Amino acid sequence: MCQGEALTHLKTLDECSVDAVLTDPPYSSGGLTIGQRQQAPSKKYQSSDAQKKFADFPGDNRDQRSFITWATLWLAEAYRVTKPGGVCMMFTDWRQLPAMTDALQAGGWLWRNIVVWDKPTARPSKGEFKRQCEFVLIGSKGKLTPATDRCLPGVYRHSIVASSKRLHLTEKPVPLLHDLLQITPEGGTILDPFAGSATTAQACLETGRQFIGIELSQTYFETACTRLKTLANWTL
Amino acid sequence: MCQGEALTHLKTLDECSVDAVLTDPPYSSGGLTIGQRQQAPSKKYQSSDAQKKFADFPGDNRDQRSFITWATLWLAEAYRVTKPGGVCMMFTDWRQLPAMTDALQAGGWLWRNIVVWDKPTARPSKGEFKRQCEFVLIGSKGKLTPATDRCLPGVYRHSIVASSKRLHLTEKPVPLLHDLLQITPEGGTILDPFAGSATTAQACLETGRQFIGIELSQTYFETACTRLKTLANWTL
DNA sequence: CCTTGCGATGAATCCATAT
DNA sequence: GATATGGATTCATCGCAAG
Repeated sequence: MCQGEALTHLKTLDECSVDAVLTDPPYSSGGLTIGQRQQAPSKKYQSSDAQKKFADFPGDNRDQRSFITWATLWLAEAYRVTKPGGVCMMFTDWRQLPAMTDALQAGGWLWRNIVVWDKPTARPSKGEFKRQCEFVLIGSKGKLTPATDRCLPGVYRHSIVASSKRLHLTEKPVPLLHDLLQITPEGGTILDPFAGSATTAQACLETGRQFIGIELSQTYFETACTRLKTLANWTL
Repeated sequence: MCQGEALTHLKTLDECSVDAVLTDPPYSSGGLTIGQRQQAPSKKYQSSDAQKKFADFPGDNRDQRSFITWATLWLAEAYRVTKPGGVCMMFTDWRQLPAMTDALQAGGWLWRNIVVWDKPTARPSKGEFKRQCEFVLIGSKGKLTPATDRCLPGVYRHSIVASSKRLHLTEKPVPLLHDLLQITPEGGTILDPFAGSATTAQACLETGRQFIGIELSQTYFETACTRLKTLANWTL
């Protein structure tokens, strides 16, 4: 783990030095108007009755054009850092999905698939289909080097982490990350340029994989370090 | 039901005359090269171990640019024909999803959601995530007019129709269409510009809705008429 | 009528070979 | 070289027959 801006720090990493990228970048989503997007994430994403308990995270208030440009830049750097045949897994929501497939491919990755995360506990809305999924875009650096003989599912069903147990507003469930890591080689190195509270790091350590994480926010960087110190096998 | 080209026939329909659009257009997917796209759908999409049994359907060999242009044109016409507050539901696969969200919005629709159809029997591939979903893009003509008080799911799991019982290569399961029709008003009129073998029509009749269908292929138009004649309440 | 078992299949994809 | 064609591959699920 290190603290810093993703793009800047990625440039310092060696070419072809990681086996896979697994990350949950800021979505810059939610909000149809400029005004709504300029709100802090904790206001934008939380229901009004929930109290504000998460620190705001940076990089979530770009407009769509600069968002795609910025995503392309860091995806291209992540591409450089990844070994040939390696895989990139990137979370996105329904609204940003088309923009993120553009950025993924513009960054050099071969877009291979959309994996679905089904959140059964998503909020219902009357007279509408529930927005109950997030999506994981799958890319590879050239031809995919299979890291397992298994056939992996394309849909994963895991409940959202309870708000009381979460360290980050958009924290992903560890079992989901375990599932996604199945496509990466055992003992391999996983890169997460938006490490947040280091949930991906935890999943990596629990499944015997190395982890390189970058987090911009000082607050979350410290949260991440605290989390990781409670796990074995961890060195800064 | 009537036989004809979708765009041409849509222009003859009255403005604001239908409550919703539910359709499964050709995907123009599968195939990175010109040659592969020129293949007939039955070759492109069927496994070589299955014998050829379905008539090919037209309109599945456009390149991406003209595909988006064409989709925008018929989506714009469908928009004109739909009542304000009405909904558009359109099937797509993972590869064409970003292009179709562009076309949907370019056609005037407000893009609201991605609904997931989870096909449990999708073909596996070793060392990769299964491509096990198709997607339904949801749009509305302006602010959505709710047609029900219920909260509808965002993920539907239905098996594909057995090959021996299918009338069309890409036929969708009737129960899935029942589910999707829940968002439309009871007794309302549903438009399907790519009616195929009229599975959507069947679901409409079974749930007490009116149906307007267009199908280009003479073969499938006749198949559709045969199917509908076996159902009650049907008039041409 | 319910359970078990067997065989067939999938809106592919990859790769080698042929043109 | 670039493009077109053909064959092999993968397993959870479903349909159907048998028990």
